[in-house]
Amino acid sequence: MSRNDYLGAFEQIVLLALVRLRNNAYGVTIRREIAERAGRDVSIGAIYTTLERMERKGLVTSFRGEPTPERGGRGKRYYAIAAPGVAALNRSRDVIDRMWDGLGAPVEA
Amino acid sequence: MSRNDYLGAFEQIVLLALVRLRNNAYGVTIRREIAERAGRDVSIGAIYTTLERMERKGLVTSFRGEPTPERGGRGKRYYAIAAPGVAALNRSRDVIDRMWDGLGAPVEA
DNA sequence: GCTGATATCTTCTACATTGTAGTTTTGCTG
DNA sequence: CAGCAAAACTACAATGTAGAAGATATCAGC
Repeated sequence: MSRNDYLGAFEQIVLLALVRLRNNAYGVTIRREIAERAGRDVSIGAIYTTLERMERKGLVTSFRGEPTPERGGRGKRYYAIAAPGVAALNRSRDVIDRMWDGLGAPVEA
Repeated sequence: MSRNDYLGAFEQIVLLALVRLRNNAYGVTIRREIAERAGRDVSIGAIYTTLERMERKGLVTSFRGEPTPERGGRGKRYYAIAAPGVAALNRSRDVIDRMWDGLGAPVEA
C-alpha cells in the first residue's frame, strides 16, 4: 500500500502551508494561510488531525513553543515539514505535473 | 461538506487520464496511461471504483461500446469527463498552484 | 457447429486511509 | 474567576485501493 509514498490532496495543502509559514506555523496560522491562499475555509480540527497523522508518518515534526504574553493563550505547538515530507511533496507535484503536461491549464474539453 | 467541490488526489489523476485519452478511455487504457505518465501502478479495481463514484457525482459520463473483433473481449465501457469534472479539475489545479506560488518547485527547506 | 480453453473487460465486496467538523480541555492573564 | 487563545479528542463521511468473481467474446480442434 502507499504508505507514505503519496499524499492526499489536503495533506499537500497543509504541507505547503508549513513551508510558507516557515517558523511560524501552528494551528491558527496554518488555518489562516489556507483560507487566504487557497480560499478554502477549513475547520481547525481538520488541520490538527491531519498534522498529527503526518507526524506519525514522519512527514512533519512539532515542538511546543513558550506561551506568549498575549491575553489568553496556551503554549503553541509549532510544526515544521521534515525531509520525508519535502520529498513526498515534490513527488506529488511531479506526478500531477506529468499528468497535466501538454494540456493547457485550464483545460477545456 | 465539500460535496463535489474538491477532488481527491487520485480523482485528479484519473480525470486527467480521461482528458488525455479523449475518446479511447476505458479501464485498461486509463490504467496504462496512469502507469506510464505518473509511474504509478494502480489496480484496475481502484480505477473502476473511483470512476463509478465520480459518475454518481456527475463528474464523468460513460457509455458502453460495441465489442471489437479482437481476441477476447467484453464490450468496453468508455468514460469521458463531464463539464463539472472539467471545472473541478481546474479549480483543484488553481488551488495547488496558489499554494506553490513563489516557492521553487522542487522545494528544499 | 459444439465445447472448452483463454483473453479482455467489468462488477462486486471489503477494508484502510484521508478528510472534516464540532466539542471539550488546557493554560494563560487581566 | 471570567474570558481568551489554542490544542486535543471524538466521531463519522468520503476517498483510496486491492483482489476475487462474473461476463462475454474468439479460437482450436474434433
